[in-house]
Amino acid sequence: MSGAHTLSETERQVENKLSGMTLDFDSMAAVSNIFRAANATRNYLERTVLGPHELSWTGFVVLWVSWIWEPIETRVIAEEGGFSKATLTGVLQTLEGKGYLKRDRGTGDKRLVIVTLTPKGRALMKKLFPDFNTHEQQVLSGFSKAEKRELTVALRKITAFTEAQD
Amino acid sequence: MSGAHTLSETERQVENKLSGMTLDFDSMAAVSNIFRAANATRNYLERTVLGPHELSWTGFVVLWVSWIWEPIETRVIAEEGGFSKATLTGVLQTLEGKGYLKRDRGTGDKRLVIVTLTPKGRALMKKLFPDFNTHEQQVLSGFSKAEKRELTVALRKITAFTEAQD
DNA sequence: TGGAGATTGTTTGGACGCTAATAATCTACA
DNA sequence: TGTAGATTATTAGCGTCCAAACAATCTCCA
Repeated sequence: MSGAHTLSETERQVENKLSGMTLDFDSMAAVSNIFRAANATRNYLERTVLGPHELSWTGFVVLWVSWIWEPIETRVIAEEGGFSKATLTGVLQTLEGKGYLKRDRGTGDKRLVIVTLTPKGRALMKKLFPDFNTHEQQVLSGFSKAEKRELTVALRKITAFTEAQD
Repeated sequence: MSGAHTLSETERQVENKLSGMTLDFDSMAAVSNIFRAANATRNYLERTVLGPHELSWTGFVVLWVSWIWEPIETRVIAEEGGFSKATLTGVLQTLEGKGYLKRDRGTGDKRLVIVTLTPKGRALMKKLFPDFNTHEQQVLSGFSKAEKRELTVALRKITAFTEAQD
């Protein structure tokens, strides 16, 4: 959902396809713009901050969560990062291969795997995270402090609602 | 970035790691909540609307764009949907295999590929799209019409800014 | 004590999603 | 006219991403 046709062109064409149906175009626009904004922001941050370090988006999230909370159990990383354990296994292998972190079996519960950053990983994050935040500020440079908070509140409401449904 | 630790716990821990650094937590919260909301909404719509039809998110977007604008050139689908032509090729193969659309070489420019929905594809969208919109309304059920529009305007501003940077 | 059931991380198989390389086709201009 | 360069969709190769199946381990309770 990004470009080429304007919103009103699309609305006209949709009404053409579904004449007589009642549609909520305001909800439609809001939802589709969440995805457009998320993708555009992700691409922007990958391009400006992550790309030079050959780090993927997911890789950065895993590294960030691990850095903040280390030593940390992998199941917590998965929950905090919002992806499945299966996905995490692959990403951890990549990051461990690059020397940014290491995995150890839990001392008590031997099913658990505990992640710790290497000095190299910590050095990377100490440099990368302020850069990342600088670009986050850029993304929201057109917003006042109050507007940022309003946006956050609105997005949290959406997250809370959709996660509550099962 | 979804859950387990509260925002203030995270803030405290981050400040712990980066004492002395100036960080903009309002921008940080806004950006991370864009991704949380996008993921949660996507999961919600896949679960409630798409799942029963064994349709992926991307598959739905491709089908939706094609349905609205058919006959449509594949390069337009890619641009409208916001993914690469290479990605589109794979998705189109999947959807064609399920019998929802067909591909034909352009009559004028023979490099082009033109997509048309099958009757089965059109029937699916005629049913699916109103369902989809109903659930989009659900996602935004806590918002007034004005609030939906404010959210959309804010998200568009973010998209415009990040796409403008190269 | 011991065994059924739950939980954890990994593997497997499939679909997305990208860039770079490729083949087919078109365009422009000498 | 013809040929160099642009554009199009596809393929190849790699890294996500998931659900389901699996082996190892833990928990609980008879």
